[in-house]
Amino acid sequence: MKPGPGRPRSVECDRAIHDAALTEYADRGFDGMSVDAVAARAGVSKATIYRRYPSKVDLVISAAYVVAEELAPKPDTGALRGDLVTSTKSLANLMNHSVLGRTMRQVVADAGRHPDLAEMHEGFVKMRRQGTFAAFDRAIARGELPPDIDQELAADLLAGPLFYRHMVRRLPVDDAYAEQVVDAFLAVYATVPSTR
Amino acid sequence: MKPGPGRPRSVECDRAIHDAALTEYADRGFDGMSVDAVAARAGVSKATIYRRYPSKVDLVISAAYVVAEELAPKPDTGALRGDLVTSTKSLANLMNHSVLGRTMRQVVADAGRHPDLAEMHEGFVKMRRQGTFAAFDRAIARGELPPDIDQELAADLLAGPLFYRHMVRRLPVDDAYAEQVVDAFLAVYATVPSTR
DNA sequence: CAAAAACGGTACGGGACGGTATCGTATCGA
DNA sequence: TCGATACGATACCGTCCCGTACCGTTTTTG
Repeated sequence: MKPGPGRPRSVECDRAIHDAALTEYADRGFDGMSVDAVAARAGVSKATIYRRYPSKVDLVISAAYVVAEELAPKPDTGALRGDLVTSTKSLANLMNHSVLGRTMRQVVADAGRHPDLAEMHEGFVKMRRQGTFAAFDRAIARGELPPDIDQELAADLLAGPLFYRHMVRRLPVDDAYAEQVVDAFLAVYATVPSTR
Repeated sequence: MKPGPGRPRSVECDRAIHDAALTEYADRGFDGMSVDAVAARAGVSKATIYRRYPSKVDLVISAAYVVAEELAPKPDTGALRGDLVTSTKSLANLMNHSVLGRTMRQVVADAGRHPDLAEMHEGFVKMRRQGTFAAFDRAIARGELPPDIDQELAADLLAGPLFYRHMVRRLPVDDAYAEQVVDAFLAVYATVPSTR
């Protein structure tokens, strides 16, 4: 904003630190990662990190919120199946991402120990769910879904199999699998035959 | 088996060590837990632990296989819905168990770092799935399920929402939720209306 | 009673980590 | 040019941990 006197912070360092922190977190988890390793991977001195963030948890949370900006899909294809397929495939892409996919598995464990990480994780999940609920509302308005469905359960039925396959079974989640899950979901709820 | 000369191992210590190891693992994960903390919680000297297990990973795996004996539900109620409801509720009970529920969240992260833990985890999942597949086969023989269903996907649809709710959303999984998931599953696959 | 093994307690070596501090150099605005 | 700040490198402190070793004591078998 207002660069005071003195040498300004290097944006290359900012990005290198964020990337390295996320990679280290994905590899070793919060307690297992080390700030020294982040500094080494980023090609940066440890003092450069602690000049930006007062502690390790602030570093990780800041890095996570940077990637959150790049996410947030808002699909509106005009039909329920299209909306669900695109949003489900985008979730599958996150899981297949080498860093983010492992990060998801780590945060599930770390959230029980670090309230800051738990809060961040809850925010991500809530953001994703609100997109799903919005798609449900549009489908209800179109008559594609009955208006009294349990949207909480419905969202679980959509996302659950993907997370289960990625985190528990540790198998790849491809687009075909995402479509199969969506079609199973539509078999439960859809009031009109979905076009495919 | 054949107690040679000398003082025999204390079975109370065996059990105390297993319980303490599982609790510490559930609290802090494999890399975060410490053998000293296990010894203190078990009221046992650290030498008593290392006399039994050559390393920390052997301790944890041995403790995990002890609880595995107590699991392994084999429901056969004579009807598909009964089988699925009982096995799904038993999974929900595992998640609600204060130690095992947290253990499940930890092992998802630790399996990426420790092949021994990954192998153990995979064995547990496979054991559970085989019970589900057996229930599917019985249902197919009865005509309750079409014989050509994708059993892998079907098992994911059943277990996925429970794991998602427990691990990602961090909400309790009660029996009513388990039944809702089973009924949604039956709405997809069941060839005859399920009795409820 | 004697040998053998387990036990609690303790100490140690070797290493890793978070966070702080310091030093000389580099890069900005005025 | 000068003051102010960032940077890399390094050292440091206090803490923790795995695994081993040793002590004296206790419990079992023969």
